[in-house]
Amino acid sequence: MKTIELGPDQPFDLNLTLSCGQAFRWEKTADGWWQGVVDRRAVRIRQERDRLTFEGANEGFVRDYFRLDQDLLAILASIDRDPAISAAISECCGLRLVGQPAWECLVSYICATNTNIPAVKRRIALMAGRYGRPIDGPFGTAYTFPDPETLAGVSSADLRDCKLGYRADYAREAAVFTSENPDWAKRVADLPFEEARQALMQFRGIGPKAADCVLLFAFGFFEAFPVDVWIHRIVAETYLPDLAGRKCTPAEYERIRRFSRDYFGGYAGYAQEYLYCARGPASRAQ
DNA sequence: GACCAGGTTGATC
DNA sequence: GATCAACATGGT
Repeated sequence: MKTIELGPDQPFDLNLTLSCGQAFRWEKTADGWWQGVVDRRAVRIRQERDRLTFEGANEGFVRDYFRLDQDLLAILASIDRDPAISAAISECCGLRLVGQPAWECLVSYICATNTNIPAVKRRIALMAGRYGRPIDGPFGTAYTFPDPETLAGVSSADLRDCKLGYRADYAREAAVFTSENPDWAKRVADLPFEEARQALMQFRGIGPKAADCVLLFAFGFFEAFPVDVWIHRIVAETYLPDLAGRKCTPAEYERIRRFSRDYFGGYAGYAQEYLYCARGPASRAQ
């Protein structure tokens, strides 16, 4: 069991960070521990005030994954432009964007279109349980997210059986491509933002919204501003009232993300996640 | 049983 | 380039 003491200038809220819907493989147990699988690690972690206690990973991993060395106060100050975002910041202060493994994040957001978060978590868990590698960890046997080579060998029918529905072929195609191009993530990471975005949208099943999620949650492009139905609602009502009540067409998506990038700045993605997280406690997954 | 959910695709005008 | 139905699934 290891610990990290958070400094007073280092706000972090583990519960908000893991329950806000950015990552799909964490579960909170009844006794207050979060357990999840990241790459080949089965991690168990909890927070009591300024102390993080964890096992299954070293301190370096925990710092990197939760981006504990990122100056969150400075980031929040940079996006704090008006009372609406200010309220979201007050409500969700300590939420951090984690650094997810690219391949798992890509498939996760292929699985996350036109559906809800509990269903996405079920799909990921089913794929891991059936096609991932078993690893011994602090909470018994856990399963890694299946690597591209493995998933490329799974039939569409078997993926549908993991409740992917019509997304099964998209996931399979992504697995085939990434197993044949193992350097794809590094190539995307080295591109400028808009080009990286276009590169991700070459995957079938990855449109503008899913691409922005992967850019933000896996590649650390913090200017990415994913616009889902909730964010569309919030931004339209708060900042672009002429869009309120309308469906999010591609042109409107483009307008919202450009506005938000200009308005909130280079960490617009944090603004997006704080607005999303503060959308209402009733809809927050635990 | 309709409607919604961290949308995207392919066809059509 | 804009619009539209179809898409599998599970929750309310």
